[in-house]
Amino acid sequence: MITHVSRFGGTVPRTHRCGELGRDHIDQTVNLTGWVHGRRDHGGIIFIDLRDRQGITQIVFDSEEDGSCHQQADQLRHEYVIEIAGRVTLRPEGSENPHLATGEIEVRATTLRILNESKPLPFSIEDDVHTSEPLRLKYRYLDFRRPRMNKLLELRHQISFQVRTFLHHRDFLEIETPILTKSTPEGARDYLVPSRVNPGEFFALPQSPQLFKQILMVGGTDRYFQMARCFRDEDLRLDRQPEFTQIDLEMSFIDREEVLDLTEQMIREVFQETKGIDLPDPFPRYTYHEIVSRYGTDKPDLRFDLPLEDLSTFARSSDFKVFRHAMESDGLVKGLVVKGGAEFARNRIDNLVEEAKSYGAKGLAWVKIIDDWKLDSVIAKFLNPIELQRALPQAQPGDLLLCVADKPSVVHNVLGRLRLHLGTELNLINFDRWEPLWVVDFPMFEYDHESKRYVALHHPFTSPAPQDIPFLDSEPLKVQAQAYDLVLNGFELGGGSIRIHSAALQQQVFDLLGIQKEEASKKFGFLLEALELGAPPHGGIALGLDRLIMLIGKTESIRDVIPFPKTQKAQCLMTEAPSNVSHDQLKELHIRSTWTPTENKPKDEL
RNA sequence: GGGGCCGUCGUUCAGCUAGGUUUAGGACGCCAGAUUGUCAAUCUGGAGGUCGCGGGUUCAAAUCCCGUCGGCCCCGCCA
Repeated sequence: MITHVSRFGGTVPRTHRCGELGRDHIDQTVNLTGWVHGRRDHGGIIFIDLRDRQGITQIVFDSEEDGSCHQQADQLRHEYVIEIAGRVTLRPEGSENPHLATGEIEVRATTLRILNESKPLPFSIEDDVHTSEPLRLKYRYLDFRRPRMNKLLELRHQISFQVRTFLHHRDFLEIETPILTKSTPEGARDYLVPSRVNPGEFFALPQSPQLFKQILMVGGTDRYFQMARCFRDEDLRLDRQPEFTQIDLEMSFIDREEVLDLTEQMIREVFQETKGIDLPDPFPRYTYHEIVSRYGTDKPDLRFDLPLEDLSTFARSSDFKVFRHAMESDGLVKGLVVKGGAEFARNRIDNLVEEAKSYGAKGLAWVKIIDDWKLDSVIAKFLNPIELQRALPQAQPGDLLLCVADKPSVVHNVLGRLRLHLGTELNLINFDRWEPLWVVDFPMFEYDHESKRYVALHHPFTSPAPQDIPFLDSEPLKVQAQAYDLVLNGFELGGGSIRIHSAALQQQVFDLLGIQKEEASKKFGFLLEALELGAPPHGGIALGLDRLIMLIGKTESIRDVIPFPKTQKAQCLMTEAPSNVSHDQLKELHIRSTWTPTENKPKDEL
């Protein structure tokens, strides 16, 4: 083999990576490349921790062994990029480093080449040195040098790879769908892209490849998947970014069971292969109605219990006007029993009341259950302790009861959030637990009082349960959808449905949603036509890849697992996107900005 | 659009709610020197700050007030 030394700026090929050397390599001459992670200068001897993606190896520059090389090493600083050649030796007895994978050996350098220098960094590469997120985002490449972030990038790859392998072995085809596509009504705000060639017209970035994957099914593709980038122009949260990745899949000639079964297998395999975690088989399954009435939300965190207790019967016969009134106007009364909560100080309870109000409750009734089931509460005189005890068989003296009386949606929303709040505040969550679950039997529609129309709970292409189709016209709110959600530890991991494959039924659902024939044909004409040209029954699911990695990687935010995420204001701190464009660029696109920069004035002057 | 927390040398944190003792301090990093077995190396010395920005109160503001910008968490929005 000829070694090319004349390559421009050429480096000698490295023979090993910094994480792999050990006892087996003793006495071998090796070439390593990497970054100077640390430097310990003892005068006659200099130690360098050389780092690459795989790990760290200690390099020794000894003045007695190689004077010129040692002298050169004096220039080395943090994060210099270097190449060394040297001999692998066992470390002297007593100087092994058990914290390092390569801690038994060291490389005694005979050649040093500085490939690049580095200015002092804006922040430390060490994992355990806290750094503000804006800095990490601005210098994302430095953030990636940190072992923790590096591991997360690797985890992301492993999970995607596992998913691809799993689906490949089950006859799925990975197929790309357009990023420049058509604006979809319903759902989130679209990101728009003006068309230069078609003045006044716009592409939209896909909120999901929903329609394309259905079209692929009509095309006989049978099984499709894609690591699909999706775009939604909505405000950000710790688990929400404007662009994110879904494991998107669709299958023909299947029923709900097959989708759930395949998805479960895939998720179980991913957890097993990446972290050796065993998830339950099968995942527990709850109906939408069950889960909302028990936990107040359709994505409950089941790592702790604290269920909502139904107090409706008790409330109806109580003397408390608020309770009775709620029951008489189609409302509900439910509560949370907080173990040991009777000891809470008044201002702690006041905080909970404020918390509840901020979630939309008119108030939060609280009752301390004290010795012998005496009740300590401002509303105690309206409540019969014996009947309350009957309504709450699992409650005991020492507990605190928190109740909300209101419309069912308010009761569930408030208590669901309060449950989460208490779970965190009282440290009820066991962070070693994994609690996946399916939510099934969603209602097909909700009535939106503001716009005075029915809206799809899932999306307008979801098939109603066959036995409910006759009720579509008469009682739409009773119709159940063939939709399902996968929830893990309180996060919605994904959702899907069996789709409508009949053009007539699709039209009927559009009618119900108030989407006019004309509008439907303009927006989804291609789908409606496809449904008339031999569309097979089909269905699928989409899983949030970023959320999945976030959970498996046990990170605090989705931003840690998205390589280049955006801030809460949807900006990229590294590239400083979005930014102004020139007038000429806009003109070419036939658009003009209506934005006029305003001077910062105090509010009362505006 | 709304609520909350945060912003102090390159980094991280203290000081702020008792306005003056601060010439704004510690640790890490940086620079120079010493140092042959360290791995958070050590020792000596040194440099380094528009206290996010603007305005106000005051004899005096990092500290109090108002506004504003930015980051994070949440509501709305979003599946």
